[in-house]
Amino acid sequence: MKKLEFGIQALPKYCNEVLILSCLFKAKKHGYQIALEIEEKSEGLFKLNYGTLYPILHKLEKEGMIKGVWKHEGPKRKRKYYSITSQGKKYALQQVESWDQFYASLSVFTGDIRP
Amino acid sequence: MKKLEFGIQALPKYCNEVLILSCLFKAKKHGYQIALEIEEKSEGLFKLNYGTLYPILHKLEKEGMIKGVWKHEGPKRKRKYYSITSQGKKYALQQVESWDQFYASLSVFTGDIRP
DNA sequence: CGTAAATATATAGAAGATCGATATAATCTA
DNA sequence: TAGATTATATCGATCTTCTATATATTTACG
Repeated sequence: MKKLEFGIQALPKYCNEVLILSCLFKAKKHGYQIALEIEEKSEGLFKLNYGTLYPILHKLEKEGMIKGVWKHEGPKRKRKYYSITSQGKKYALQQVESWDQFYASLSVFTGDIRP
Repeated sequence: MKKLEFGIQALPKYCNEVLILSCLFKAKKHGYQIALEIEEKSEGLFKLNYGTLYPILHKLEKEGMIKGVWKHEGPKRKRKYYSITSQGKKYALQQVESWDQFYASLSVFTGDIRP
């Protein structure tokens, strides 16, 4: 059986990353847009704090998974739009596979709990 | 849609709890036994550190989810066997449902990543 | 019979991540 | 023009896991 890419302690981290990266697969978006999309798409179940979102965005950018470009919109308003890189796409797909693996493994245990 | 019982940051915590509680559904076991069963049953994917396992066991006992009884085995050897309470069974089932909910919600996002 | 490996429970401190709060500021709406 | 919303960012509190360590019994092997 393939090894899990992340340990139990890193579950939230990779959950947040997958959430963010998935939002960038269809179009480039800025941080606030990503936060709204995650909340709406999950019907309020997932809610990223800005204190969580922005540091992850900066980390993913530094690692080359996403690329951010400042755009001037209006005289003083500027937004940073992020797009996913090919490396980021590969990374995201790998994380999805790890999530499947994780859930399949967890199901071996939860099967004993279900009525 | 029903609200998730745990937030993203609490994923590891509830994962570990479900893992532990599921092991006690069929028979009472002591800590070391639980750790081995989790590692074997998951084929090495899940591995609970003792520094993680024992505090959780103590917490679950304090909360009334499990009940521990010291048993003397041999002249000096004693082991603490834990059994799950009816409250613990209810709690475990609730956690399983939350995991299903969580994974279903996550799948809405991972669907955009899959090729 | 003695030593090493495995069994068994427990805790303290380090490390890492999320969360809530806060700061700052532009833009839209009534 | 005042308040709500949009938008980015960071800091410190908090919580949990992880690593390491302490302690001790029992089994296996030479």
